[in-house]
Amino acid sequence: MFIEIEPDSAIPIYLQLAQQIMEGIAREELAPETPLPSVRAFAADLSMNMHTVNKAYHYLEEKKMIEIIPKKGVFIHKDAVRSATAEEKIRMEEELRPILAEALCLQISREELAAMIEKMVREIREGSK
Amino acid sequence: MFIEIEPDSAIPIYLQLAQQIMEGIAREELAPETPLPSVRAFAADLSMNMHTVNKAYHYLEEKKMIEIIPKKGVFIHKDAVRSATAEEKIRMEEELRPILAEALCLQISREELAAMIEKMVREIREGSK
DNA sequence: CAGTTGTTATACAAATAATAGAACAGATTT
DNA sequence: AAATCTGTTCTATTATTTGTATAACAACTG
Repeated sequence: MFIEIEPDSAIPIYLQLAQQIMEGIAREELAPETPLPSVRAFAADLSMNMHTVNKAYHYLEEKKMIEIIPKKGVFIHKDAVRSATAEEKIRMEEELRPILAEALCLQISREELAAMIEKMVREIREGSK
Repeated sequence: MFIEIEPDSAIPIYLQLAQQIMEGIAREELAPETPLPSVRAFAADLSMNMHTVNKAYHYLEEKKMIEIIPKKGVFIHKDAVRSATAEEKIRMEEELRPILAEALCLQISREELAAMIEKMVREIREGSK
């Protein structure tokens, strides 16, 4: 799994890490039950602090995307790929909202928006940047 | 224009304000050239600090959604409703990316995603929460 | 002239982000 | 059994972001 962190991004590095792991799950490169590196090993590999990796892990655990088993290790959640709950859909809608408001101002048509989404889904699936 | 700020939200209040103004533009309640309240008046109205409103204004100015004319006032940008540039589309795609990764994990179908988008667009257009 | 405008400067408090080192207790490996 | 590895917890420090607070400036408006 290739992780690429941009230190100067406006997005905190713990979030970048969490998002890229989630992309790995989405593209099924990281299947359920797959073990993730230990916080120390991952931190060393990515040249960051153990606590930063730990924060990314707990962010993903909160989203039920990974399972943290103390003293054992961290694994992709058994139900990482699942049907969204009503609550999860509402949260997603709220995240979409400001982006859609901007899209309306910028006169992005439904067709073009659909095309942008297809493009990004393809990139996630391919693991390309 | 009704603005509702949630002080305990994870989203900074200056961003909440900026996003709700952008929604007002998207729903054409705030037409180009329309004046916005002064930083002081708006801050008093929303019970927040002048600098916080100022920060929201500059965020929107950066996005070319409003025009700040020193010593005169703040107005909805003449071209607030316009065709997106290539750069603007790329930024929007990058914002969509982590949401789509989660949507893939949560097995949101293209049809359901389209329905969610239609729902949020409708809510923005209606100005409902 | 008085009031309003966005701007700038300084200051402060709180929260967040990131790093650092150490220790703990349970699991695994040798 | 000993050594190693695991996530956890604790304390600490630094830097940045967020939000509030005052004050003053210069230009525009009534």
